[in-house]
Amino acid sequence: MKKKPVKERILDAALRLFNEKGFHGVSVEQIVEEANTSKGGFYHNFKSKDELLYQIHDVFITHAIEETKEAYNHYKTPITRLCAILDSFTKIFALYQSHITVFYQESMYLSESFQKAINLKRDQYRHLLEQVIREGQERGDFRKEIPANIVTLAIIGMINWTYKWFDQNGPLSMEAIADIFKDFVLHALITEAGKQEAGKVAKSFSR
Amino acid sequence: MKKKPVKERILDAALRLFNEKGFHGVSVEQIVEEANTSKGGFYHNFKSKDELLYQIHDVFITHAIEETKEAYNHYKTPITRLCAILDSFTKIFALYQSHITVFYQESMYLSESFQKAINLKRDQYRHLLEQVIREGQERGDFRKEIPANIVTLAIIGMINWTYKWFDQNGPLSMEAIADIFKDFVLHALITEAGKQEAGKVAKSFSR
DNA sequence: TTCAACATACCGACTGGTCGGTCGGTTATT
DNA sequence: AATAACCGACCGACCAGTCGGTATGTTGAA
Repeated sequence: MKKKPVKERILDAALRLFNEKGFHGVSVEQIVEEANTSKGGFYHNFKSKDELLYQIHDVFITHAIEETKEAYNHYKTPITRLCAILDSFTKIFALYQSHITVFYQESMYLSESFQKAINLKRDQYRHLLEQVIREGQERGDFRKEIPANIVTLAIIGMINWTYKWFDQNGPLSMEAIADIFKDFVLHALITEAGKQEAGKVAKSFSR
Repeated sequence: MKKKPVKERILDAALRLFNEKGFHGVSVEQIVEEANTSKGGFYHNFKSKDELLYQIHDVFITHAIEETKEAYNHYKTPITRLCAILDSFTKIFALYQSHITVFYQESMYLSESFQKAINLKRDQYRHLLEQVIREGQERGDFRKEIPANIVTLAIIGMINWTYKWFDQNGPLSMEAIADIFKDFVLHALITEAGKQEAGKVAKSFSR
């Protein structure tokens, strides 16, 4: 039953430990012990402790971009796209909460080149959402008074912050929270003209 | 001109360095060098590196609570209070961006007792905002469909996240961003009944 | 089929260096 | 004189990363 490859065991153990004690609160020794392997096994699979951190980051952000693109392509109007993105967003956050905690707490300690790679993907992700907002404004669904880039950052902040307080065993599921967020954001953004569609859409989305 | 007390010099230096390289990226040696003092001077003023981190945290959060309480007491309706809180919030964030960066990145490394003290103040702060939302809902100014506690967390997340992207030298001032946030949040929350007041208030707030 | 040559995966004692914290001593203040 | 403020050499613990080694395939020529 212990047939998982070492690399995967290390990633799992590291994630668990980093999430609990932080990157600097965990030594490579502790990781390899938890993963039932050795220093040698570790450095055979990873160039450095940094690279391990980077890989943890990458798993999650890559997935997030993938999902968001899919949400974008699957729907055709700004309102539905926005809702779909918010849904996929929150879903990912429920799934990868540990990754994200590590991601945001520790990414500043990564080396320059790793940081660049990460930031590139973060930007990619942000632009996807921003584009949806912008298209919605052009189409007249979303209010033009508020600049798309700031709205984007506001939404991202709102969702990202959940990693600080969301409790998997709490009274509210992530889907329920997503519904609230969608309601909140749509009311903040939508124009009179967009209201009919939003009304229709809300039902199919917030089931 | 170099007559600042050592303790203050240490706090300043530490803040600058932590903000740049993170708590674990800076040694006590580096701090005392930057502050033009010595290890002895440091440990005469602080029990440990941890306590230094704690004090940096505390300065900011204490100020934030103070300001928020004042905003609450100075205004008498939920809408004006909410706007005032958002204003003070963002003002504090512009002023203490370094503190906040350190605050959120590193607080997990504090010892249990320090963490408790910090969390207590965070909660205090959150409850202030939540109460305003709740009062607004009871008074019929804010929509009741969305739970006050989640809305509170959404707003806090939105604002807190600015520490990640706000650029002091960027094109938008913090006041401008606060105006956008107020617009965003009010549109998300307000009922038909609340609209007249919001309209009036918006002018005095978003100057 | 066999075995030698090579490659990959993994092991764990060890090292070089760092860093938080101490302590005996010195200087400034009251 | 007495106390508080400050100095800086030093200590012990810790820790990322190394390195010489083993063990387990994998290939391919005889």
